Amino acid sequence: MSRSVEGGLTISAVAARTGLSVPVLRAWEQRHGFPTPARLEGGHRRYDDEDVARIQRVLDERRAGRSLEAAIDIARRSPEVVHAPPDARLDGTIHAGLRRRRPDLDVHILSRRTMLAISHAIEDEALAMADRPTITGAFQTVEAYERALPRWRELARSGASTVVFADFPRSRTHRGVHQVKIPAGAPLTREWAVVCDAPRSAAVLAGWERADGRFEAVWTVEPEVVRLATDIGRHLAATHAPRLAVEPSPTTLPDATDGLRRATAVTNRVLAYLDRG
Amino acid sequence: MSRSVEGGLTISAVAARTGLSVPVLRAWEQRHGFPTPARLEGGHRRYDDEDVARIQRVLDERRAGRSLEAAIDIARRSPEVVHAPPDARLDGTIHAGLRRRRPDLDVHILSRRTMLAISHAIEDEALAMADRPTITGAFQTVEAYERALPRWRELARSGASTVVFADFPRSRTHRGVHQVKIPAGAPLTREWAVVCDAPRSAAVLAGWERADGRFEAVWTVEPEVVRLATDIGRHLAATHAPRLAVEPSPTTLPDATDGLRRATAVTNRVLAYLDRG
DNA sequence: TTGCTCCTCACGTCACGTGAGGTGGC
DNA sequence: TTGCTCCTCACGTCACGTGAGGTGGC
Repeated sequence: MSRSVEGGLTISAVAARTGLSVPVLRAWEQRHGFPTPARLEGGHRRYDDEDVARIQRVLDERRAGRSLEAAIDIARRSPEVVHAPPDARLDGTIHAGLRRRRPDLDVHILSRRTMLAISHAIEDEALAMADRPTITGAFQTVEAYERALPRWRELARSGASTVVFADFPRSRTHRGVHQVKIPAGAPLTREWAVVCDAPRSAAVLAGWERADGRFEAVWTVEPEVVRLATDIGRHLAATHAPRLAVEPSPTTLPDATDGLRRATAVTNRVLAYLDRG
Repeated sequence: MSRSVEGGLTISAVAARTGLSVPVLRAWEQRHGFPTPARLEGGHRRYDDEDVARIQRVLDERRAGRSLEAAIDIARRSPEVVHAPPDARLDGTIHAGLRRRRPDLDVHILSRRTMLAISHAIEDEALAMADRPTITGAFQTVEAYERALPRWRELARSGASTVVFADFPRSRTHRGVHQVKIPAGAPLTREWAVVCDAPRSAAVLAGWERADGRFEAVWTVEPEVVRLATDIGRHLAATHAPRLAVEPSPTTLPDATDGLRRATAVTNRVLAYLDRG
C-alpha cells in the first residue's frame, strides 16, 4: 500500500490492490510485456494508477473466459483513463468529470426531448432488469425531480442505493433516497444526468444545458465509464452533503460481455420514446 | 459431406464443414457435453445444421481469445437460429426471412423519419470504418433509391459488393451496383432495408411498410443476424435476377467483440439525425 | 466387403501460476 | 539493519488437440 517518494506504486502495492501475486506481475511483464512500469535507477518497478486500471481490465476479461494473451491485448487497446486528483472546480458535474478523465468519449448536442427519451430508456432498462442498481440522478430543479418522482420511487425501491441532485431546500435522506442540495451557482445547476450502475443494466447519460437550451451530453453503456460516473456522483455528494451516509460504489463492475444487448436495448427504448412523442 | 437417409450429418461431414478433426468433435462432446448430436440405434452420431452453426460460433469466440469452455458456454446460450429451407412465399423480404429464423428479435414500430435516421447512421458508420462492406439495400421505389444515390455511389465504391432492390425497369449491374428489379406485387415493394456486412461496421435495419405508413422493423448489430440478412438478400437477388453475377456472402463473420462500440456508434448517429431534423 | 464410426487410454504441448535461491537497492 | 525487490531457472497443473488400438454398425 506504500507509495514511494516518487509517487509511483511498488510491486507489492499493486499486488495488494489487484489481488495478483508479486511473481505473477513479474511473469506477466516478462512474458507479455505488460504492464511496463517505470524503473528507479536501481531497477525497482514503480507502477501508476493507469497500470492498475488496465490490470483490473485484464482480470475482468479473464473472468469472462479470455486467455491471458487476449485479455492483455484488449486492456492494451482500451482507452486511457486520465487519473487526475478530484478537483471541486474542474469536476463540478458528472459530465465534466467524465470528459476530463475520458477525453475519447463522443460528445453530442441533444435536445431536451432526446435527453428525456434517453433518460427514460435507461430507467426502464434498470426497472426491467431489476438487478439492484446503484442509481444517480442530477435534476437541476426540484420540479424536474418531482416530475420523475413516480419512476424514481420505484427505482429507489428496487435499487441498492439512490442519490439525486436538485435545488432542494436542504440535503436529507428521504425514503431511502439521498437528496443532495445543489448550492446556488454551482455547475450542477445546469447538469442533467442519469447513471444506472448494475451488472446487467448499466448505462450513463450526462449532459449540461447550454444557453440555447440544448444539451452537450455523453451517453454509453461501457462498464468503466458507468462506474466512473457513479464514483464522481459519490464524490459530489460527499462534497455537497458530507453528513449524508451515502453508500460507496458497488464492488463488482458491470458485465462487459452483456454490453451489446444493453446498448441495443437502450437504443431501441430511446427510439420508441422519440418515435412516440 | 454425405447426408444420411435420416437427414442428419455424420461426424465427418461436420468435421469437413467446420474445419475441426473428428477426434476433436468427440473430445468436445465427452469433455464439455457439446455438441450433443442425435444417435442412431447403433450409436452413430447425427448432427443437424443448428449444431454446425453453434460450432461456428464457438470457433469465432476461440479466435477472439476465449477458452474452449467459455466459448461453448456462449454458444450454448446464443439464441436458436431456425433452419428452415428458403421459401419464396415465406421469405419474400429480408425482414420476413429474419423474423422467421430469429423469432427472438425485438420488433419496433418506427416512423419514416426514424427509419431514415437509422439508415443514414448505418451508412455513415460503414463509410467511416471503410472496411470493404458487403452492402444490401431495399428501396421500394427508384425515386427513393435516387435520393440515396450519392451516398450509395460512395458506399459501392468503398465496398466489396452492393445489391439494391427497387422497382427498376429491369435488373442490371451498373457501376458495380447490382440493381434488382422488384416484380410488381412482390412483398419486396413494401420493404425498407439497409444491411452492412463488414468486420468492423456490421449493422442491419429491415422493416416493412404498414398501411398507416409506419414501419415494422428490426435493427441490430449482432454479427449472426447481419450475416443472415446478407444471405437472405443474396438469395432474393438470385431468385429475382438469376442472371446477375452477385458475389457470395463474405467468408468471415463480423467481429463480435466490437459490437458494443458499433451499437453505441450507430445509436449516437441515429440520435444526431433525429435531433437535427 | 470397404470404409466409417464406436469407444477407451494415453500422450504431447502449451499456458500460466508458483517457488527456490542467491543478490543488491530502498 | 530489516524487509523488499531484483533476477533466473525450474517445476506443477491444467487445457486441449492428437493418436493408437481394437470393435461393430452403416
